[in-house]
Amino acid sequence: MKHHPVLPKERILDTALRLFHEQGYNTTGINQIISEAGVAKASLYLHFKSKEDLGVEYLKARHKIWFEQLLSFTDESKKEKKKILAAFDFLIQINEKEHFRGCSFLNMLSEIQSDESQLLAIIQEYKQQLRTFFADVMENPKDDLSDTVYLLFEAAMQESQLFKSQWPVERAKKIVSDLYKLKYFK
Amino acid sequence: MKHHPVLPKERILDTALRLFHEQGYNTTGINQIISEAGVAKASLYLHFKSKEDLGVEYLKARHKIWFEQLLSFTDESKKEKKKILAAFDFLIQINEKEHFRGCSFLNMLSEIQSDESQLLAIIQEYKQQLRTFFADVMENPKDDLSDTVYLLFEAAMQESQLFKSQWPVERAKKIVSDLYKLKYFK
DNA sequence: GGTCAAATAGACCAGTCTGTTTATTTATTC
DNA sequence: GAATAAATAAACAGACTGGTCTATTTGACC
Repeated sequence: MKHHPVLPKERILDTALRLFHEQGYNTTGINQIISEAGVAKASLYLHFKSKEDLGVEYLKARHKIWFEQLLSFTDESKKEKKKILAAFDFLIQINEKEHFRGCSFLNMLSEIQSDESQLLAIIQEYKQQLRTFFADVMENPKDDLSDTVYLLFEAAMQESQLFKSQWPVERAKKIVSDLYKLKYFK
Repeated sequence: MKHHPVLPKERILDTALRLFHEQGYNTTGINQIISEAGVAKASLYLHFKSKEDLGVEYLKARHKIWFEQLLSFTDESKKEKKKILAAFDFLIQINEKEHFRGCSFLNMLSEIQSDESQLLAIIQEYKQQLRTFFADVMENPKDDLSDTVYLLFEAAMQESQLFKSQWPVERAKKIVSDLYKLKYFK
């Protein structure tokens, strides 16, 4: 096997990563995925037991990629304020790159029923990690303060998807910056 | 006609209002709508020319109901700060009533493609109205200040849907309240 | 009672959906 | 070269999709 540079399983996941994010989970059919991945349908069901299972792997992979990018992007800044503001710059960059498709996790959330608990639990876990990221960066451990940043960050992502524009991110970043000047986070 | 207390067209829209919000737009089929509305399929296509058309009417109706409720809920408070905080209480109430299904408009946004411009334009218009609502309530006309509230409000709605909990709303409300104490909005 | 529009049930269409199965080919390893 | 596993194409199932159409019934008004 594997004269092909990328294995079928990987090609499937890569394609799902792209299509689920670009078009949404329900809108994207299994047939489009296998066709664009250049893979047989039986191969998909060899590596993933169902579409929902592929959805789970999609969220896991997306989380890994997204979080690693965030960490490496913010790692350059050492001081708290700069690090926080860098997170918003990361958002601007990813909006640009992905044409304002917003957050994979929140998009998925809108598509699932409350009782599809597997997917919901994963989404909640990953968002909690983002929340913890901000809390860890900030020196003052009060939840109110780190959640101010977390909520503004989440809103920035959502609203830039909505308006297909960077203004919500720029605005949120400026608000956070102003709050630092006001010593709100001390 | 009309021995029935509610007209077919109205029953269809009422049912769509419920099902699209509870289950999502793509997940909800035309057949479920007509079945639960107790209406013939031909009747649906007599009053609405397509599912997307029904989707448009759904957004319009939802906007009307939601906004009227917000206005009547916040109307009792006369002072700026109380009015703003009342908006968050409204969110708590609607979360309770609708079991944390979040914002109809943002949920729809996640399901559509960027080029389904009719739906996107409507969603943008309604969110812009909400943004204007906060700007109008607040005395200091600086955009940064009213958008701080708008963004926190939006995040509160989204995150309470995500975590199926009121804490994001309570948290956002407290943050806004603290910012008033800090004279951030002056 | 006659007229007309609104609403009905339900068959039907052409596609799409996820998922299964079969039979064949490909590539690796011993 | 034989054995083994991975991947393939393609047919197939069964359910569901949005939408059209026909033939019939209902109810209101004159």
